[in-house]
Amino acid sequence: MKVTYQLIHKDKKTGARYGKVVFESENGEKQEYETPMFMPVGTQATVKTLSPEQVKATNPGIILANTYHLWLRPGEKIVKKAGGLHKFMNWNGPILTDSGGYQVFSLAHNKKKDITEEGVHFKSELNGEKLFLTPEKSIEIQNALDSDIAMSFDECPPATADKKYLKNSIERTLRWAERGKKVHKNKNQSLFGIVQGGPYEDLRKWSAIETVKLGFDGYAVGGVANDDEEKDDMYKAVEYSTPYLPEDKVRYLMGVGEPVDLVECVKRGIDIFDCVSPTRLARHGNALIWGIRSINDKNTSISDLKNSTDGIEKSIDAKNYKEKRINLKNAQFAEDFTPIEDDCDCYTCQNYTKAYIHHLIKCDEAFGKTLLSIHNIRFLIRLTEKMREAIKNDKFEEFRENFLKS
RNA sequence: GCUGGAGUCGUCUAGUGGCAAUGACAAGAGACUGUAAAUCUCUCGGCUUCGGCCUUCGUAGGUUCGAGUCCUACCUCCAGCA
Repeated sequence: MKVTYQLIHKDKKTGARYGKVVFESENGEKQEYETPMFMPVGTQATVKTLSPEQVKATNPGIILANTYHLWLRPGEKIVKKAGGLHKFMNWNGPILTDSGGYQVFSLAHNKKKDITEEGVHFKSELNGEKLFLTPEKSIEIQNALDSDIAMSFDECPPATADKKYLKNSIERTLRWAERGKKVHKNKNQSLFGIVQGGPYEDLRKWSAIETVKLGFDGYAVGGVANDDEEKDDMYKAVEYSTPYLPEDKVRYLMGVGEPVDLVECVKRGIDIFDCVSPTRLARHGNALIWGIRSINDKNTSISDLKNSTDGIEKSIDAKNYKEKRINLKNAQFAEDFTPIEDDCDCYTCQNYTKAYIHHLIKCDEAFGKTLLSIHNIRFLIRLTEKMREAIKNDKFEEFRENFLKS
């Protein structure tokens, strides 16, 4: 389905956006979803440990799948034979496919990739096979997968990349975007461009303007939250990109993130997020809970640290703050017969106690991971729902400050 | 009763004269941001001013500079024979 974006309301004080993404198929079928939105990640055509019904119950909009992984297994031809990704994985909501661009970054370790102008040479982690992914190939695969939104094949450079490297990388990513656009043939699929440029204002601006010139159905901000990038740099990357993106197109911040990042980046004009963290944390026994904490202290919120800086703005831009969470593996929950969060409306919190989940996680039972994944995904989606309400009422800044103090 | 074998960290286990002692599991904790991630890291006898100190391999003696390792006795368990 093709996507368009409707900006419905901008928060008066911050400029945070409330809007809608509208998906329309060739035969006129329509689906609408509100933004800000969080997309659960289903890399291998499944949100790990969840059935489509369970994902649906968290009230998501779009979900994400990955070109690189599906190319390797089972192969786009099989997905096409199955009738496309929606049918294959039994998901009738919209799907966005990442291009494999992130794997250009994540498989960099152990020298399993080599970037050239033509494309990227990978060494398959599955069997050592030599692979070559190009912008054209990525788009062709995504066309065959028949996702609703395809992403341009970009290079996601490491946080350590210097300006000179980034400049070359951006230029190449622009050429790749253009090449991908040329071969994009699926009329029932939208194509998004990706802005790069690290934390540098001039590079982000340049990348954004040039990407917009090429003309896409939506725009993503990429190359963020890699390695140990400081939050400050992430927020800068967003701040320096969004002013140059068209108001009537949706903006997607790739790979983010933590609750605090969602709030900070909605403030800076982002509409859509995705992140593996809620499901990965869940599989490792962690549940998200409301608020943020100091990186050094699980239970200290920013309001407890007034002496460290002169204002909230400075504090949360520091790298020292993270999402608040509890680790259900911890022995302290063995006899805790209360839900993860009293006021959470998710299936897990409505029906199960911390003691039970603790038990399941200790026994390495799959259902424990499922219950925590449901809670964590619903947690982030609930956060976006609250942000929508706040924006509609022009109270986003108030909402944000309350969140940071919690 | 006789003969043989065995007793080491919560459990199983390595160890044949230099050892606070191997590995696995269990346990305790931490990391995770477009998923090579149901993975990875750390701790796991006690104390510590982090340099060490103390106490440990069934029990009690002995040999030795030095013993979980060798010797003696005892205790417990297992197997075979009575």
